[in-house]
Amino acid sequence: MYKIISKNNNIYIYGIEEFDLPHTLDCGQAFRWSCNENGLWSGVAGNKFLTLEKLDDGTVVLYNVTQNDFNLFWKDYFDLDRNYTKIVEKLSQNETLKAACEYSHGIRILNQEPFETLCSFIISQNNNIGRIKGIIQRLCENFGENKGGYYTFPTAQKMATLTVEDLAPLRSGFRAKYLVDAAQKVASGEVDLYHLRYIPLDDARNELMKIKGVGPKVADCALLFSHHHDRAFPKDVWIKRAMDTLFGGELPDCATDYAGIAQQYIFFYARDTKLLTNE
DNA sequence: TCCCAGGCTCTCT
DNA sequence: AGAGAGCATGGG
Repeated sequence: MYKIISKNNNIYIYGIEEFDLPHTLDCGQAFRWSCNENGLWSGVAGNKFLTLEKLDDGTVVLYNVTQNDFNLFWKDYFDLDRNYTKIVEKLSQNETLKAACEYSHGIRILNQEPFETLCSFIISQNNNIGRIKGIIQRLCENFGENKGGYYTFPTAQKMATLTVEDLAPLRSGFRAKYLVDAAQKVASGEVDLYHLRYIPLDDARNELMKIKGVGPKVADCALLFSHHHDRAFPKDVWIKRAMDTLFGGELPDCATDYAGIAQQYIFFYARDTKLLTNE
């Protein structure tokens, strides 16, 4: 268990296990974090700007964060109250998964804002991570709120007023029409994002797939990264390769309860090492 | 120049 | 229900 100290308007997190900043913030689950040359990470989440770093002794420091903001937002965002040591232990019952866990150590599943996450993974389809980040940045700069130095992610209500032509500056290609449809269905209430975490995974997936451009993979990313559905298992090209070459098509039983978390470790392992394409 | 990227839709069997 | 082309854009 970790310990929190609030000092000089900063939050110090002592003794946190399995929390690697580059792995967590740059593993392809979130697209608005970046690192400077001093190892300081900055990003925007939940309409808040945050800078953080990990010190040599393992302490994680969140700068300019009140105790209240930490308790009400960042603690859940970084999934701090989940015991990843225990989960990794469980997954490591399988040797291949153990190797993936070791390579991808310290990845935590972020609990992100549902509409932002949905749009981000609509944009992600048939796309690469660098370009996904650029499109999202332009989306925020053009249609988000300027908070003085950073931009929020636009709301569904705001985006529902826009047309495909309005979204041209994003250079998001064929995905623009999907973003418009998502915004309209969320803003109108036809798709209620905020109850998806409380209903069964299959029902939640079907609900999201009412939106044009949302198939099983995009839906599962949204459910895993913003709706606490730990068993959602997004199957992208990398995971399909990994399932075929490393696991013979099926996840081992020890991964059932935390399939989504296992997925993220496998994704990072497979993509980062490229071992699957070179051999 | 071609290929690929955290896929999905549409069409044709 | 299953396979395959097409889709916007940009980096390697």
